[in-house]
Formats: sequence, structure tokens, C-alpha cells
Amino acid sequence: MNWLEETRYELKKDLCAAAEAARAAGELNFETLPDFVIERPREKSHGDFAANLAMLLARQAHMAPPKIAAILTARLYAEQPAQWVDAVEIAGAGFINFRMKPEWLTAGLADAAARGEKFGESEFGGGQKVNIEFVSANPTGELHLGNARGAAIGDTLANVMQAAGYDVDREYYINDAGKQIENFGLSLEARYLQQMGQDVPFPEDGYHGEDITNTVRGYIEQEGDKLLNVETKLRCEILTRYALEKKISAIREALEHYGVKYDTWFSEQTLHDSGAVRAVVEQMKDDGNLLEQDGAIWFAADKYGCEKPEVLVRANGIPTYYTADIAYHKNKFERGYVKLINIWGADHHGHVARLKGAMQSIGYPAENLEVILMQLVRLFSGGEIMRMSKRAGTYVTLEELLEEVGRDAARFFFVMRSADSQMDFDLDLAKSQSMDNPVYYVQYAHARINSIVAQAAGQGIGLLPLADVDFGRLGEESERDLIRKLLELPDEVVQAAVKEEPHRIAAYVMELGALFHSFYGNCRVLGVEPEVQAARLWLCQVTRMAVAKCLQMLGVSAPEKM
RNA sequence: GCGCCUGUAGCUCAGUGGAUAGAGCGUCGGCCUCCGGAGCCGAAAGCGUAGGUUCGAUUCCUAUCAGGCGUACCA
Repeated sequence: MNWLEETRYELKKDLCAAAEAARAAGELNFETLPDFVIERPREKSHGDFAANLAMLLARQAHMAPPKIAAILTARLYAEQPAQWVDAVEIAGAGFINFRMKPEWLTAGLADAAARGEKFGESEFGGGQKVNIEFVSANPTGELHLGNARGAAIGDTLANVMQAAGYDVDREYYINDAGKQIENFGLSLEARYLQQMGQDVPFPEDGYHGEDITNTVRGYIEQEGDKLLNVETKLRCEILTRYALEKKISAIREALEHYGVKYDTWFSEQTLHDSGAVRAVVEQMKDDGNLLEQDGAIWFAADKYGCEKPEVLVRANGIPTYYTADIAYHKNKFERGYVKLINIWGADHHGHVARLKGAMQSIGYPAENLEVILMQLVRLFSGGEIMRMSKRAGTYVTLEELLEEVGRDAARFFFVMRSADSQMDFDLDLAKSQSMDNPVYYVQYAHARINSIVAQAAGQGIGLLPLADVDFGRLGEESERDLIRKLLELPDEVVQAAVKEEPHRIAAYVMELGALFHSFYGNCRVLGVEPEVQAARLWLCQVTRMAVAKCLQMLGVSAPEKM
């Protein structure tokens, strides 16, 4: 347990005991103790912790909350003095506020310091296996800003959950099968023949992007006119295989530049080849959940909370994307994951209910599959909203973004906002945006601390062993505010993991940075009384570790100098 | 029409069933004999609207208005 958790647990226990004692003495009447909370008041003058027990007890006890609070506090610590509690106050509508002794805070800091690099981590997740699938963009094109957002959210969430004690795998699902791939092949073929000097029409709904032509050129350089006198089917196949490999490695490379590494690249095609897709249809048929109509095979999704049945196998005998996805998620569960998390663009939200319904129908509880929908990134240029379109030249790739603003600014920018807020991305301001990005503010705090520590080292001053440090010397308001925030880190990580909201870490580290800068302005670290200096150096050190831990989770570098 | 997400400061966004709703940018005003001014301190300014639940609602529920996205034998 971390420091705050432990304290909350103790306070809760103390209050429960007080309530029981009051009941035994006939001062208070209640059947069952309500599930109250010990929270941290946002207002500092309200103490370090506040309990809402008296308010929740009011109805059962037929008594006004402040009166109940008075009875409870009279019992609190009557028998045995408290170790860390300095004062208990009744305030507002009946809050019981706990004010902790100054030593409580500094003992917390010592505890954090002792944890070293591990500070902030926990075993909360108990090593449960979790699979996070994100980006999974079609391998027919390049990654765009929406993918950049998904990658930042997914990878950060994975980092956060790892820090919170989960066993996390990152996965990319490659849609290398189906109609779009066929289409892709026909586009490649047309470009190939055109490059070879033939006047062939380009498929109407083909991939018009220049990257297709470039890929074909690459092939020609390598293999020449080899495919000129081959039948269409084989020509498409060979070109597709070649292009997919190129595209996928380009995607992989772009993501690596972005700091994202996957554990698994899962090919959709393998599900078709292995018969897994057919098998899952059979299974659903045996379950009696399929029906035939208009020559197609439908899943009775309406029996599982959806609006209407969905097609699994088209009249032409080819399974839909949906069917492959069912087989895919079944495969993930079979690999032993307790929880599957998918990060999708909001435009796929219609797919959520049907996938969950299908999973439920084949025996996997819908709640073990979590889909985080992120709202779309809108492109802004010259004050106008525009669709991302290659033809209109308003398509920005991840690689271009990284060239413009760099990895740190890009990742921080995308993970700073909650997934369900829409984002406007201003093309024109891409560069200046980087200077406005709060990531520099946070990194600056890290660099500043580094500089202090380096300077101390230059004067032969290092960190003293913790046993020799008197953290009680940290009594300034700005010091104590900083310590309070530091102690919240383990809680923040767990909250971000449980709520699957990685943006919390960004918000936290910005606040932490602000408190550090404020402390820096108020208190000198070097050249003060030796005992104070030793304690402040350690405070700096713990802050640096906390900032670095957050930045690591965010996939942002923690520079020693800027 | 139906479904999902979102309406919080001039702008971009955090946040919470509680006691005085925060930050950045912008505006205005202060701070460099001193550890990094990419910083600090201060000021003005806000929960779309109407009901309901609750001791207490910006937070939960309903309605309504506004924006976005879905609603394919596309993925």
C-alpha cells in the first residue's frame, strides 16, 4: 500500500470503531454503517482528509449531520492517542476533517524516497494479462493524425497499466484481407501497367495516392517487367504481397519513431487461412444464433442487445470484416487475456455493440472487452475545418507531424486531452504549437532539477543516506504543497489505469511541475543551512524521479538539459 | 428518425455527488546583486437552457437547444 492509501485505511478504521463505540453506548442509532469515503479536500484549510460519514448517517440516525459528527469525534482517539492525526474538526455540512501532524507528510516523503525509481508503481493489477490493441490502421496507406492520437493514447495506457501492476501486451491488427486488399491489388496493377507504358484505366474507387505509384516503382526497380505477361490474378497477388510488406514495415517504422513498440502484429489473413473464421461461423450456427436470408448468413445480434441482425457471410460466400473480427477477438481471449482493450476512432462506434454481442453469444462476457472510443481529430487550416484528404493536400501523416513538432511535443499534445473530447489540429500552427506545448514546461522542471543536483555535485555535495536526513526541516508552504502532490503519484497511476484515462498522467505532471517551479522560486536549495539543504536536495530528487516516471509513461523524454 | 460523444473563462482544454470550479494561451500589472526568466507572483473573466433525484448537482436522471460521429452484404 502506498502512503495515502495506508492513511485512508487507518482513518476509516478509526471512524468505524468510533461509530461502533457510540452505538454501543447508545449515543447513535444505525443499522449498517454506510460506505463512506475518506477524501482529500481540495481546499487546504479543510485539512488533509475529510470524511462524509456523518452526512450519510443522518437519515438512519435521525440526527443532524453536525451533531453526529460531534458524537463521532468525541469518541475518536479517546482511548488511544493517534499516531499521525493532529486534530479533528467538524466543518461545513457535517464533514469530519482530519489535520495530520507535520511529521506525517515528511514521513511520506521519506517513504517515497526509499522506494527510489519504483516510486509511483504498484501491484494493483496483480499481474493480470491485458491486451491493448490500438492504431491497427489499414496497411494500404500511411498513418494520419487520428492514428497518431490513438497511438499516444494506447501506448500511454499500456505504460500506465504496467506501472499499476498489469501484464500488458500491445497489439496491432493488420487488415490484410478482404475487399479493400483486393481493391489495393487492382490499384497496384493499374499503376504497374501504366508505368509499363500501357494505357489502362484506373479503378474508380481505387487508391489514388501517390504512394501507390511509388511503391510500384520500387517493385519495378527490383523486378522489372516480370509481371507483364502474367495473368491478372497472379499479378495482383504478387504486387499486393510486395506492397503490403513495404507498407507494414513503413508503418512499423513510423510508430517506432513515435516511441511505440508492439508485442504482436496480428494478420487478419491468418484467421482466414487457418479456418478460424469459418469455425466461428459454425460455432454460432450450432448455438442457434444464425439465420439465412437473401442468400446471406446473418447473426441474430438483436438477441444480444443490438438493434438488428448483422451479416456474417455475404451472398457471394465471402465473410464480412465483422466475422473476421469475431474470430480475432475469440483468438485474443483464447490466448489467455483477462481483459481486452481496443482503442478505436469514434467513427467505428457502431461496431462496438455488435462485437460485444457476438462475443457474448459465444461465451465471452461483454465486460471483458473494453472499447475506448476516441473522438476524431479535425484538421484546421486558415481557420477552416477540412476533411483529411490526400487529394486536397490536407492529409498530414504521422511522419510529417514528427518532422514538424517532434516526438515529445506530439505525444504530449495528443495524450493531454481526454479521449472523448474532440480535437482541432491547426495545420498552420503546427510549428508554433510546439512552443506552446506544456511538455516543455514539464521537461524544464526536470532539467532544472538536474542542474541543481549537478551543481551540488560540483561542490562535493551529494545526497545523504536517507537515515541521516531530517525531512522535518521542510516546513515551508511551497515545500509541503510539493510533497503533498508527490505523494499522490501512486494513486494517480492506479486511477489512470482503472479508469483507462491516460490523460490524467499528463494533467498530474503539469501540476507537479507547477508546484516544483513555485517551490524553486520560494526556497533556495543550495547554500542554505546544511540540514535544510540535505532535505531539499532529496525533495528535488524525489520530484525528479516522479517527473521522469510520468514522462516515461507518456513516452516523452526527460532531458537533463534543454 | 434512432444511437453514441461533447457543450465549463475571450480561445484551447482539465476537474468533482460536497464546503471558495482549475491550467495554458490571450489581456492587464509586478519580479533578474542569488541554484536555468522555457520561470515566479498578482488581477479581470466561466459550468448551453429548463425540470427532477439528493442533506447537498457543474457532476446523476429527463427534456430541450447546439456541434461532431454513426446508422452498408465498407472497414
